[in-house]
Amino acid sequence: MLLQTQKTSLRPQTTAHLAQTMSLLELTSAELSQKIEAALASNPALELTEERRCPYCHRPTLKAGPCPACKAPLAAAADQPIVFVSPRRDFRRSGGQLEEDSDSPEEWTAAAEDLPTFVGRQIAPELSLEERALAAHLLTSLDEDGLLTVSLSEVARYHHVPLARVERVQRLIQRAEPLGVGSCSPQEALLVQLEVLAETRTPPRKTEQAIRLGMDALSRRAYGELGRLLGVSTEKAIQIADFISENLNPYPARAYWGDIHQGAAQQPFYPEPDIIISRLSETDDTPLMVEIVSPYAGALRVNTLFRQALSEAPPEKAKAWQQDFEEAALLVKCLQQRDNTLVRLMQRLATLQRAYILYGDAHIIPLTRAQLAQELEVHESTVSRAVAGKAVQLPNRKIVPLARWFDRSLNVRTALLQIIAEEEQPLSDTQIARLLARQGFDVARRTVAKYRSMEGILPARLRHHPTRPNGHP
DNA sequence: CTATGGCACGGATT
DNA sequence: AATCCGTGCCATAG
Repeated sequence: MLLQTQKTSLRPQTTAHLAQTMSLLELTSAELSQKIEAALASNPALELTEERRCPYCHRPTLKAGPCPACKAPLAAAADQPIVFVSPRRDFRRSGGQLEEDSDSPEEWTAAAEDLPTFVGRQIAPELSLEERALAAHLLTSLDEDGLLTVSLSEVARYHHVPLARVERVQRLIQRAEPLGVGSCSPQEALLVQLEVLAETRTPPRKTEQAIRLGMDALSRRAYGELGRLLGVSTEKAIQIADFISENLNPYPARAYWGDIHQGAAQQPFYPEPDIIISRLSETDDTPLMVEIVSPYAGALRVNTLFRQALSEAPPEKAKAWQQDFEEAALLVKCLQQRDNTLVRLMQRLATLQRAYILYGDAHIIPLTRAQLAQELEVHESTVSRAVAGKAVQLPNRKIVPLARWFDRSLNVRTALLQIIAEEEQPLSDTQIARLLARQGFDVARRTVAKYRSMEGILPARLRHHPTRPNGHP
């Protein structure tokens, strides 16, 4: 029982198998989608089936995901996340030019609709015939962020209608889900969202001005500058910025705006989640549902007719066909294994980081890839590959890199933000370090300084507290 | 003398 | 093997 460790991983028969599984593992669902489509196009041995099956009982089902029969008992075990693979296709739009594809067959799920259709359906009832044309024009001119690529006046001119009519339509679009789509700029999108949000909640004072005047400072996370611009303290500015990044999204079509803190370097956004997590109920003990997006999962298979034809292949083709067949079989098998690995990974991860998933950054558990690899009995490079480049959508609709789940310092940094946000007067790094230690975060003073600058927070001395007296205009 | 930022070392990650 | 990250040490600014 000593050296039995080198066994299971050898299951794959060929090195090709192993290699391909590995390379598939690190692909995001969007990339995978492309790869599969390419394979489908070039390899006649592959085919798609129409039938969908429940990932648990394998009985045919109409929708992606566990069938109702499986879901209920699963949901009973609140401590175990429900993890499954879903073929949900991405939103990827090509250039988004006109011609609404009228040939779109059945959708896999509602989410497989493309953005223009999705929005169009929401607003259609409120549109006159003429307005529909305008709406169609606008909706087909969205970029992948959900922002317009044409100007309103351009559209107005094209259709020979007054600008005001186009504006009316745009307004309808903007107020549809996702809130703010069809805006001309991130700024406008934010304003629309703020407006709608204000109907039910009260945003911090000056939030609107912050968006109107401080977009630049905001995106650079120059909170001091933002504060000056608005005539408020840096803390107040941070508060506003936090509110904005917590609740608004400058790129409506992307579920969320990268990240709250984490210097300006946090440039890339994660438009298409590879993994989608949702909660089954609003209660604290809700089971989590983890959906691993794997394009064509369950639908891709080796064409059975092709297999039969293999034996009757004309001699000159036999070799090529045989090769196609083997390639196809390999691909299908590797995909299965990839999905399987991801399921196991997410199962464990969702359990470990449940608090983080439900309650946010402050509750993340520092976790290393190596640790997880050991628990799952896979090589750590496997975990690394699986995690790299993937995006997860959390129940609150935010999209974060899966790698974030392994951030060793995130919880400390959020605690640090918290402290600074609540400080009565500027605290020095040493003092902050002490406070953190009191909360169980044992970090060096030097490290506090690093985190602070990482979050774009000025040193204590420059962090003026405006001494409240002279309120605000 | 105190608070910070720069540089570099050692361990963890990739 | 190459990189990244938390820290300690030290110089500098106030």
